[in-house]
Amino acid sequence: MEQAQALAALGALAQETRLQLYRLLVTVGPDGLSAGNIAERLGVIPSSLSFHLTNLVHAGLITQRRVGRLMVYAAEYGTMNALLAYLTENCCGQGVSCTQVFNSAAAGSSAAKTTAA
Amino acid sequence: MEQAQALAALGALAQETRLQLYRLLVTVGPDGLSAGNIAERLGVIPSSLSFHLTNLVHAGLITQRRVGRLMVYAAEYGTMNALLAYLTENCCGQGVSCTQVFNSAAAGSSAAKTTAA
DNA sequence: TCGATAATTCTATAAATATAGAAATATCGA
DNA sequence: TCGATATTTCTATATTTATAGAATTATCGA
Repeated sequence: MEQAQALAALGALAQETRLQLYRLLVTVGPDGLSAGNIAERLGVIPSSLSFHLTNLVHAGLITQRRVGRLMVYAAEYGTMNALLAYLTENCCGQGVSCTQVFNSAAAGSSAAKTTAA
Repeated sequence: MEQAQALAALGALAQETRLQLYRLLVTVGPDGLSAGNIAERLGVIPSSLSFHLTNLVHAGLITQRRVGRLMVYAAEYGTMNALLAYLTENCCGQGVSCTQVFNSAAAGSSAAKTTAA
């Protein structure tokens, strides 16, 4: 991931409505939710929701697809993976004691970054 | 981690100077760097750097300590861990196939190219 | 085709955030 | 104590971002 993409993703998530929205879609999974459904759950007015959805789509954090007259949004996990990697890259000058520092953060499991000493 | 803390951390990282600054400190490790050293490396004027350092400290992403007349800043890994966990929580309605989706992102392995369907 | 539903785009205003120069504070060494 | 160094705080301005109402676009079903 490049800096510009990371900034876009972080900027997208750094706003209350969008953070709630993203986390909602992460919980829901690949099926996603329609804009109307999201608006109802979060209590956001349509034009405002659309503004935030567009922001998240541009940042690559969610995807958009049309289903009839519904627009359905779903979390794009790959982008978050890349962002997490970017934020924790080269911890402590690579491969010292920090190999474990940023592990087990994601889904409760530990990812190994070989090279210990 | 609570929403307010997550928003503070994300907002802190969603700015070019601060993102570069944070990543620099992550690479350097626990010893940290002085404000002057950081200013020189990033090419930021003192008052502006101070503004951004304060923001990162308030977000809990870096720590501050005085060493003589230097102010030394270092990455606070625990906060990033908590943030990563918050962002990937309850993926796909807990415990389905998505338990692995957000793994191996942290330590920077290029092996994970997760494309969620 | 028409009316209804779903959602977006447009526009103006409001609010939050960043920038940089000048002044202030803290520490050091002579 | 004094001058120099390191850094922060203050202040005003510039920039970016968010809000919400009104108008527009797209799809569906009769």
